Amino acid sequence: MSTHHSHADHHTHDPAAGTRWSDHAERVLRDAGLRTGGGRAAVIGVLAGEGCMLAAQDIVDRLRTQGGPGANLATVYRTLDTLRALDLVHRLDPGDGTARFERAQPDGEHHHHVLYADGAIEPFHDDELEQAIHTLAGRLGIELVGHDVVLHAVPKG
Amino acid sequence: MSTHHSHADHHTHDPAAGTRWSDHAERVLRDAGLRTGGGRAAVIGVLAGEGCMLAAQDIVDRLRTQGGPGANLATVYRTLDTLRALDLVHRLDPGDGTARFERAQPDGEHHHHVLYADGAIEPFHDDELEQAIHTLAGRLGIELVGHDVVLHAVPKG
DNA sequence: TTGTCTGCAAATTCTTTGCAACGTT
DNA sequence: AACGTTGCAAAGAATTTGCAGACAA
Repeated sequence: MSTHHSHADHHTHDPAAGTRWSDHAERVLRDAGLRTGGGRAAVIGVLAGEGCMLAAQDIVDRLRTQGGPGANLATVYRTLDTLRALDLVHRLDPGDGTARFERAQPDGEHHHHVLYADGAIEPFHDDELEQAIHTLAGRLGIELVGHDVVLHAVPKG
Repeated sequence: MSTHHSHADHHTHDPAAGTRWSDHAERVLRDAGLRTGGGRAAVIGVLAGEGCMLAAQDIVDRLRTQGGPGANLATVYRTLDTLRALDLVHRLDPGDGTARFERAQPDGEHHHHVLYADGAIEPFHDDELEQAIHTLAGRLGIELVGHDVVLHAVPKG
Protein backbone atom coordinates (compact mmCIF):
# COMPACT_ATOMS: atom_id res chain seq x y z
CA MET A 1 0.00 0.00 0.00
CA SER A 2 2.26 2.78 -1.13
CA THR A 3 0.98 6.32 -1.19
CA HIS A 4 2.04 6.91 -4.72
CA HIS A 5 0.56 5.41 -7.83
CA SER A 6 3.12 4.09 -10.21
CA HIS A 7 2.47 3.10 -13.79
CA ALA A 8 2.83 -0.45 -12.61
CA ASP A 9 -0.25 -0.77 -10.43
CA HIS A 10 -2.95 1.11 -12.26
CA HIS A 11 -4.71 -2.15 -13.02
CA THR A 12 -5.11 -3.26 -9.46
CA HIS A 13 -8.41 -1.59 -8.67
CA ASP A 14 -10.42 -0.36 -11.59
CA PRO A 15 -14.16 -0.54 -10.89
CA ALA A 16 -14.95 0.62 -14.42
CA ALA A 17 -13.09 -2.34 -15.89
CA GLY A 18 -15.13 -4.69 -13.73
CA THR A 19 -18.43 -3.19 -14.80
CA ARG A 20 -17.40 -3.14 -18.43
CA TRP A 21 -16.40 -6.78 -18.26
CA SER A 22 -19.46 -7.91 -16.42
CA ASP A 23 -21.75 -6.30 -19.01
CA HIS A 24 -19.69 -7.80 -21.79
CA ALA A 25 -19.74 -11.24 -20.21
CA GLU A 26 -23.49 -11.30 -19.75
CA ARG A 27 -24.02 -10.24 -23.32
CA VAL A 28 -21.68 -12.89 -24.68
CA LEU A 29 -23.39 -15.55 -22.60
CA ARG A 30 -26.82 -14.53 -23.83
CA ASP A 31 -25.62 -14.40 -27.42
CA ALA A 32 -24.32 -17.94 -26.97
CA GLY A 33 -27.79 -19.06 -25.95
CA LEU A 34 -26.80 -19.58 -22.33
CA ARG A 35 -28.68 -18.38 -19.30
CA THR A 36 -27.49 -15.89 -16.75
CA GLY A 37 -28.91 -15.85 -13.25
CA GLY A 38 -28.32 -18.04 -10.26
CA GLY A 39 -24.82 -19.20 -9.52
CA ARG A 40 -23.43 -18.10 -12.84
CA ALA A 41 -24.31 -14.48 -12.19
CA ALA A 42 -22.83 -14.74 -8.72
CA VAL A 43 -19.52 -15.96 -10.09
CA ILE A 44 -19.47 -13.18 -12.66
CA GLY A 45 -20.13 -10.72 -9.89
CA VAL A 46 -17.11 -11.85 -7.91
CA LEU A 47 -14.84 -11.86 -10.95
CA ALA A 48 -16.05 -8.40 -11.90
CA GLY A 49 -15.35 -7.07 -8.43
CA GLU A 50 -11.89 -8.49 -8.09
CA GLY A 51 -10.05 -9.29 -11.27
CA CYS A 52 -6.90 -10.90 -10.03
CA MET A 53 -5.84 -14.48 -9.28
CA LEU A 54 -8.93 -15.99 -7.73
CA ALA A 55 -9.02 -19.71 -6.98
CA ALA A 56 -12.34 -21.51 -7.39
CA GLN A 57 -12.57 -21.91 -3.65
CA ASP A 58 -11.88 -18.19 -3.18
CA ILE A 59 -14.96 -17.41 -5.23
CA VAL A 60 -17.14 -19.66 -3.10
CA ASP A 61 -15.72 -18.02 0.00
CA ARG A 62 -16.33 -14.45 -1.15
CA LEU A 63 -19.91 -15.33 -2.01
CA ARG A 64 -20.46 -16.86 1.39
CA THR A 65 -18.93 -13.82 3.07
CA GLN A 66 -21.03 -11.43 1.04
CA GLY A 67 -24.13 -13.17 2.35
CA GLY A 68 -26.01 -12.91 -0.95
CA PRO A 69 -26.73 -15.81 -3.29
CA GLY A 70 -23.96 -18.36 -3.10
CA ALA A 71 -22.65 -20.96 -5.49
CA ASN A 72 -21.48 -24.52 -5.08
CA LEU A 73 -17.86 -25.30 -5.82
CA ALA A 74 -18.89 -27.55 -8.70
CA THR A 75 -20.97 -24.75 -10.15
CA VAL A 76 -18.04 -22.39 -9.87
CA TYR A 77 -15.78 -24.77 -11.76
CA ARG A 78 -18.43 -25.31 -14.41
CA THR A 79 -19.01 -21.60 -14.78
CA LEU A 80 -15.30 -20.90 -15.05
CA ASP A 81 -15.09 -23.54 -17.75
CA THR A 82 -17.92 -21.96 -19.67
CA LEU A 83 -16.46 -18.49 -19.36
CA ARG A 84 -13.08 -19.72 -20.41
CA ALA A 85 -14.49 -21.35 -23.53
CA LEU A 86 -15.93 -17.94 -24.45
CA ASP A 87 -12.63 -16.19 -23.73
CA LEU A 88 -14.16 -14.33 -20.85
CA VAL A 89 -11.67 -15.54 -18.26
CA HIS A 90 -8.02 -16.51 -18.16
CA ARG A 91 -6.64 -19.42 -16.20
CA LEU A 92 -3.28 -19.10 -14.49
CA ASP A 93 -1.21 -21.65 -12.60
CA PRO A 94 1.12 -19.84 -10.24
CA GLY A 95 2.81 -23.08 -9.29
CA ASP A 96 1.20 -24.06 -6.03
CA GLY A 97 -1.04 -26.71 -7.51
CA THR A 98 -4.16 -24.56 -7.50
CA ALA A 99 -5.47 -22.88 -10.62
CA ARG A 100 -6.38 -19.19 -10.47
CA PHE A 101 -8.76 -17.29 -12.66
CA GLU A 102 -9.26 -13.70 -13.68
CA ARG A 103 -11.48 -11.88 -16.08
CA ALA A 104 -10.31 -11.27 -19.64
CA GLN A 105 -11.16 -7.83 -20.96
CA PRO A 106 -12.73 -7.69 -24.40
CA ASP A 107 -10.18 -5.12 -25.58
CA GLY A 108 -7.26 -7.38 -24.74
CA GLU A 109 -6.23 -5.22 -21.82
CA HIS A 110 -4.42 -7.44 -19.35
CA HIS A 111 -1.75 -7.59 -16.74
CA HIS A 112 1.00 -9.89 -15.52
CA HIS A 113 2.12 -10.79 -12.02
CA VAL A 114 4.95 -10.46 -9.56
CA LEU A 115 5.07 -13.34 -7.09
CA TYR A 116 6.96 -12.52 -3.91
CA ALA A 117 8.71 -15.15 -1.87
CA ASP A 118 6.31 -14.54 1.01
CA GLY A 119 3.31 -15.43 -1.16
CA ALA A 120 2.20 -11.91 -1.97
CA ILE A 121 1.04 -11.25 -5.51
CA GLU A 122 1.20 -7.93 -7.31
CA PRO A 123 -0.25 -7.29 -10.75
CA PHE A 124 1.51 -5.01 -13.17
CA HIS A 125 1.28 -3.82 -16.72
CA ASP A 126 4.15 -2.53 -18.74
CA ASP A 127 3.90 -1.30 -22.30
CA GLU A 128 7.57 -1.81 -23.02
CA LEU A 129 7.31 -5.46 -22.01
CA GLU A 130 4.30 -5.91 -24.27
CA GLN A 131 6.22 -4.29 -27.06
CA ALA A 132 9.19 -6.56 -26.49
CA ILE A 133 7.02 -9.66 -26.55
CA HIS A 134 5.35 -8.71 -29.80
CA THR A 135 8.68 -7.97 -31.40
CA LEU A 136 9.93 -11.30 -30.12
CA ALA A 137 6.96 -13.14 -31.59
CA GLY A 138 7.85 -11.72 -34.97
CA ARG A 139 11.44 -12.79 -34.50
CA LEU A 140 10.33 -16.31 -33.62
CA GLY A 141 7.98 -16.41 -36.57
CA ILE A 142 4.95 -17.38 -34.53
CA GLU A 143 1.43 -16.06 -34.42
CA LEU A 144 0.77 -14.99 -30.88
CA VAL A 145 -2.64 -15.57 -29.34
CA GLY A 146 -1.70 -14.87 -25.74
CA HIS A 147 1.14 -14.75 -23.28
CA ASP A 148 1.83 -14.96 -19.57
CA VAL A 149 4.70 -13.48 -17.66
CA VAL A 150 5.45 -14.24 -14.03
CA LEU A 151 8.23 -12.46 -12.19
CA HIS A 152 9.52 -14.03 -9.00
CA ALA A 153 10.88 -11.47 -6.59
CA VAL A 154 11.95 -10.76 -3.07
CA PRO A 155 11.06 -7.51 -1.33
CA LYS A 156 13.77 -5.05 -2.26
CA GLY A 157 16.37 -5.17 0.50
CA MET B 1 11.94 -30.03 -37.51
CA SER B 2 13.23 -27.25 -39.69
CA THR B 3 16.50 -27.68 -41.50
CA HIS B 4 17.87 -24.44 -40.25
CA HIS B 5 18.92 -23.59 -36.76
CA SER B 6 17.55 -20.31 -35.57
CA HIS B 7 18.72 -18.46 -32.52
CA ALA B 8 15.47 -19.56 -30.97
CA ASP B 9 16.02 -23.29 -30.68
CA HIS B 10 19.63 -23.70 -29.76
CA HIS B 11 18.65 -24.85 -26.29
CA THR B 12 16.57 -27.79 -27.37
CA HIS B 13 19.27 -30.45 -27.53
CA ASP B 14 22.53 -29.67 -25.84
CA PRO B 15 24.17 -32.82 -24.45
CA ALA B 16 26.96 -30.77 -22.88
CA ALA B 17 24.46 -28.81 -20.84
CA GLY B 18 22.98 -32.04 -19.55
CA THR B 19 26.33 -33.44 -18.49
CA ARG B 20 27.37 -30.19 -16.92
CA TRP B 21 24.14 -30.07 -14.97
CA SER B 22 24.24 -33.65 -13.88
CA ASP B 23 27.76 -33.25 -12.47
CA HIS B 24 26.76 -30.06 -10.77
CA ALA B 25 23.64 -31.65 -9.30
CA GLU B 26 25.47 -34.60 -7.83
CA ARG B 27 28.06 -32.34 -6.28
CA VAL B 28 25.45 -30.09 -4.72
CA LEU B 29 23.61 -33.08 -3.34
CA ARG B 30 26.76 -34.52 -1.81
CA ASP B 31 27.71 -31.14 -0.37
CA ALA B 32 24.29 -31.01 1.23
CA GLY B 33 24.98 -34.32 2.93
CA LEU B 34 22.50 -36.20 0.79
CA ARG B 35 23.07 -39.48 -0.96
CA THR B 36 23.17 -40.10 -4.64
CA GLY B 37 22.52 -43.53 -6.07
CA GLY B 38 19.32 -45.47 -6.46
CA GLY B 39 16.21 -43.71 -7.67
CA ARG B 40 17.63 -40.26 -7.14
CA ALA B 41 20.43 -40.86 -9.62
CA ALA B 42 17.94 -42.28 -12.08
CA VAL B 43 15.80 -39.16 -11.93
CA ILE B 44 18.85 -36.97 -12.39
CA GLY B 45 19.82 -39.03 -15.39
CA VAL B 46 16.49 -38.45 -17.08
CA LEU B 47 16.51 -34.73 -16.34
CA ALA B 48 20.05 -34.46 -17.63
CA GLY B 49 19.14 -36.22 -20.86
CA GLU B 50 16.07 -34.20 -21.62
CA GLY B 51 15.86 -30.78 -20.08
CA CYS B 52 12.41 -29.62 -21.05
CA MET B 53 8.97 -29.89 -19.48
CA LEU B 54 8.92 -33.36 -17.97
CA ALA B 55 5.99 -34.42 -15.81
CA ALA B 56 6.72 -36.68 -12.86
CA GLN B 57 4.98 -39.53 -14.63
CA ASP B 58 7.05 -38.89 -17.76
CA ILE B 59 10.19 -39.51 -15.76
CA VAL B 60 8.89 -42.83 -14.47
CA ASP B 61 7.94 -43.79 -18.02
CA ARG B 62 11.33 -42.94 -19.53
CA LEU B 63 13.05 -44.98 -16.85
CA ARG B 64 10.82 -47.95 -17.52
CA THR B 65 11.43 -47.63 -21.26
CA GLN B 66 15.18 -47.39 -20.78
CA GLY B 67 15.10 -50.70 -18.97
CA GLY B 68 17.73 -49.70 -16.40
CA PRO B 69 17.05 -48.95 -12.76
CA GLY B 70 13.60 -47.46 -12.33
CA ALA B 71 12.03 -45.21 -9.73
CA ASN B 72 8.69 -45.14 -8.05
CA LEU B 73 6.42 -42.19 -8.70
CA ALA B 74 6.60 -41.20 -5.04
CA THR B 75 10.38 -41.27 -5.20
CA VAL B 76 10.31 -39.10 -8.30
CA TYR B 77 8.16 -36.51 -6.57
CA ARG B 78 10.37 -36.58 -3.50
CA THR B 79 13.50 -36.25 -5.58
CA LEU B 80 12.07 -33.36 -7.57
CA ASP B 81 11.21 -31.67 -4.30
CA THR B 82 14.72 -32.12 -3.02
CA LEU B 83 16.26 -30.87 -6.23
CA ARG B 84 13.96 -27.89 -6.28
CA ALA B 85 14.91 -26.95 -2.75
CA LEU B 86 18.52 -26.87 -3.92
CA ASP B 87 17.64 -24.82 -6.99
CA LEU B 88 18.59 -27.66 -9.26
CA VAL B 89 15.26 -27.87 -11.02
CA HIS B 90 12.48 -25.50 -12.01
CA ARG B 91 8.82 -26.28 -11.76
CA LEU B 92 6.44 -25.05 -14.43
CA ASP B 93 2.67 -25.24 -14.66
CA PRO B 94 1.64 -25.01 -18.28
CA GLY B 95 -2.01 -24.89 -17.29
CA ASP B 96 -3.23 -28.42 -17.84
CA GLY B 97 -3.24 -29.36 -14.19
CA THR B 98 0.03 -31.27 -14.31
CA ALA B 99 3.31 -29.78 -13.12
CA ARG B 100 6.37 -30.04 -15.33
CA PHE B 101 10.00 -29.96 -14.32
CA GLU B 102 13.27 -29.14 -15.96
CA ARG B 103 16.85 -28.79 -14.86
CA ALA B 104 18.13 -25.41 -13.76
CA GLN B 105 21.63 -24.64 -15.00
CA PRO B 106 24.07 -23.34 -12.40
CA ASP B 107 24.99 -20.38 -14.60
CA GLY B 108 21.43 -19.17 -14.80
CA GLU B 109 21.13 -20.19 -18.41
CA HIS B 110 17.49 -20.94 -19.09
CA HIS B 111 14.77 -20.85 -21.68
CA HIS B 112 11.08 -20.08 -21.99
CA HIS B 113 8.30 -21.81 -23.89
CA VAL B 114 5.92 -21.45 -26.77
CA LEU B 115 2.75 -23.47 -26.28
CA TYR B 116 0.92 -24.20 -29.50
CA ALA B 117 -2.81 -24.71 -29.64
CA ASP B 118 -2.28 -28.34 -30.69
CA GLY B 119 -0.30 -29.12 -27.53
CA ALA B 120 3.17 -28.85 -29.02
CA ILE B 121 5.80 -27.14 -26.91
CA GLU B 122 8.84 -25.32 -28.22
CA PRO B 123 11.58 -23.90 -26.01
CA PHE B 124 13.26 -20.65 -26.94
CA HIS B 125 15.73 -18.19 -25.57
CA ASP B 126 15.93 -14.57 -26.53
CA ASP B 127 18.46 -12.11 -25.20
CA GLU B 128 16.36 -9.09 -25.99
CA LEU B 129 13.49 -10.48 -23.97
CA GLU B 130 15.83 -11.12 -21.05
CA GLN B 131 17.11 -7.60 -21.35
CA ALA B 132 13.59 -6.20 -21.40
CA ILE B 133 12.63 -8.16 -18.30
CA HIS B 134 15.62 -6.96 -16.33
CA THR B 135 14.97 -3.39 -17.34
CA LEU B 136 11.37 -3.85 -16.32
CA ALA B 137 12.35 -5.20 -12.92
CA GLY B 138 14.31 -2.04 -12.32
CA ARG B 139 11.35 0.05 -13.39
CA LEU B 140 9.10 -1.86 -10.99
CA GLY B 141 11.60 -1.50 -8.19
CA ILE B 142 11.71 -5.20 -7.42
CA GLU B 143 14.58 -7.58 -6.90
CA LEU B 144 14.18 -10.35 -9.42
CA VAL B 145 15.01 -13.92 -8.45
CA GLY B 146 13.43 -15.62 -11.44
CA HIS B 147 10.87 -15.28 -14.18
CA ASP B 148 8.75 -17.39 -16.48
CA VAL B 149 7.39 -16.47 -19.86
CA VAL B 150 4.87 -18.56 -21.77
CA LEU B 151 3.79 -17.60 -25.25
CA HIS B 152 0.59 -19.10 -26.58
CA ALA B 153 0.61 -19.43 -30.34
CA VAL B 154 -1.02 -21.00 -33.33
CA PRO B 155 1.03 -22.36 -36.21
CA LYS B 156 1.65 -19.43 -38.51
CA GLY B 157 -1.05 -19.46 -41.19
C1' DT C 1 25.96 -50.00 12.38
C1' DT C 2 23.45 -45.77 11.53
C1' DG C 3 20.87 -42.82 9.37
C1' DT C 4 19.00 -42.19 4.65
C1' DC C 5 16.31 -43.58 0.75
C1' DT C 6 12.81 -46.29 -1.54
C1' DG C 7 8.58 -48.74 -2.62
C1' DC C 8 3.98 -49.60 -1.58
C1' DA C 9 -0.34 -48.26 -0.17
C1' DA C 10 -3.27 -45.03 2.00
C1' DA C 11 -4.42 -40.27 2.44
C1' DT C 12 -4.98 -35.40 0.67
C1' DT C 13 -6.16 -31.91 -2.35
C1' DC C 14 -7.95 -30.07 -6.44
C1' DT C 15 -11.12 -30.77 -10.19
C1' DT C 16 -14.63 -33.23 -12.85
C1' DT C 17 -18.88 -35.80 -13.48
C1' DG C 18 -23.64 -38.28 -12.72
C1' DC C 19 -27.99 -37.44 -11.56
C1' DA C 20 -32.21 -35.70 -9.70
C1' DA C 21 -34.31 -31.33 -8.46
C1' DC C 22 -34.86 -26.48 -9.67
C1' DG C 23 -35.35 -22.24 -12.33
C1' DT C 24 -35.79 -19.69 -16.56
C1' DT C 25 -37.88 -18.83 -20.93
C1' DA D 1 -43.58 -27.80 -20.99
C1' DA D 2 -38.71 -27.83 -22.40
C1' DC D 3 -34.28 -27.41 -21.51
C1' DG D 4 -30.43 -25.31 -19.38
C1' DT D 5 -28.51 -24.91 -14.56
C1' DT D 6 -27.46 -26.17 -9.79
C1' DG D 7 -26.38 -28.81 -5.62
C1' DC D 8 -24.87 -32.91 -3.60
C1' DA D 9 -22.24 -36.79 -3.57
C1' DA D 10 -19.24 -39.85 -5.87
C1' DA D 11 -15.47 -40.34 -9.09
C1' DG D 12 -10.89 -39.03 -10.97
C1' DA D 13 -6.33 -37.28 -11.27
C1' DA D 14 -2.18 -35.41 -9.35
C1' DT D 15 0.62 -35.08 -5.43
C1' DT D 16 1.86 -36.09 -0.60
C1' DT D 17 2.68 -38.92 3.41
C1' DG D 18 3.30 -43.08 6.84
C1' DC D 19 5.86 -46.84 7.47
C1' DA D 20 8.74 -50.89 7.12
C1' DG D 21 12.38 -52.85 4.52
C1' DA D 22 16.60 -51.92 1.52
C1' DC D 23 20.73 -49.36 0.90
C1' DA D 24 24.77 -46.27 1.21
C1' DA D 25 28.46 -44.32 4.02
